[in-house]
Amino acid sequence: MKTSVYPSEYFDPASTLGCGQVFRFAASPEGTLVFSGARACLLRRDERGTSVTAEEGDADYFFRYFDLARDYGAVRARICALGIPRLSRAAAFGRGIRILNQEPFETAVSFILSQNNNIPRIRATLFRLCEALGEKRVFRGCEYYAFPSPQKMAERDEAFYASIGCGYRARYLTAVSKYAERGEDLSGLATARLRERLLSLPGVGRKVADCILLFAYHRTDAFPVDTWVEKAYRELGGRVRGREKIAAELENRFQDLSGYIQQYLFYYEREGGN
DNA sequence: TACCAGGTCTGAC
DNA sequence: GTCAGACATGGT
Repeated sequence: MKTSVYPSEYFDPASTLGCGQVFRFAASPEGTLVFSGARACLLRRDERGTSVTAEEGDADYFFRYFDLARDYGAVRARICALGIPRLSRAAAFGRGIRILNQEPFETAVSFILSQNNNIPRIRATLFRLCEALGEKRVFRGCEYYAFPSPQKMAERDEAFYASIGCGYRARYLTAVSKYAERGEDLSGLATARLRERLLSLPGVGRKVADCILLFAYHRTDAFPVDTWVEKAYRELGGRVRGREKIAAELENRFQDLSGYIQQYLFYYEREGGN
């Protein structure tokens, strides 16, 4: 087991996990357990800073997962330099957020389930999915279930996914699992090309594609537009109609800061910071 | 009872 | 190309 400690100012467990980019985590007596694929780690904040504890062999994985090589102070400084008060406030409020590098398949399944759904129910459904199809594991005395492989998921039919509460999204999951089973590596594609590929999957529209781009492939030039972002956009005086066009406008304006701004804004809007 | 939740798809105009 | 409805489900 290995523990690494980082300054908490730009790495806060509550905001990083609470900003809606990830669904599989759970409180434990020691802190918060975070699950990714088949792995688990313990996240904890105290007077020394924020610590990540993982199996020796998973330390590098979680270093990348939490994007710990990046200077988020510099990201925040660039956003504040734009001189837009609401964005500066949002970036200050959510300064402890880090954009995660999650597994693409798990991220795709999670955000396909997210459509027209609420976060508590998305989480509950994902936990049921893992419990039904994932391998049982133990981390620091706690049992958990790995996220199932595409192969494992492709074995099941729509009726199964409906039975665990996926609703009408069941048919999307069977199709996406079969696609992912091929194991194609898309990480080398440019953002626009990669988005095209994601959009070709059933149940993946612009918003879900952009979430996968941002949270799995770290494409911070993507700006997912949902109900909250659209609301903030209007309040900031935006006039364009239609989420896809709003996304295009915001991405054009904020370039590689898009994804960071989106997360700060989303968290700020939802947590009632304004 | 309605309406909403990190939307997407389909079928009119 | 644009737009309204439908879509499963659980919470308020």
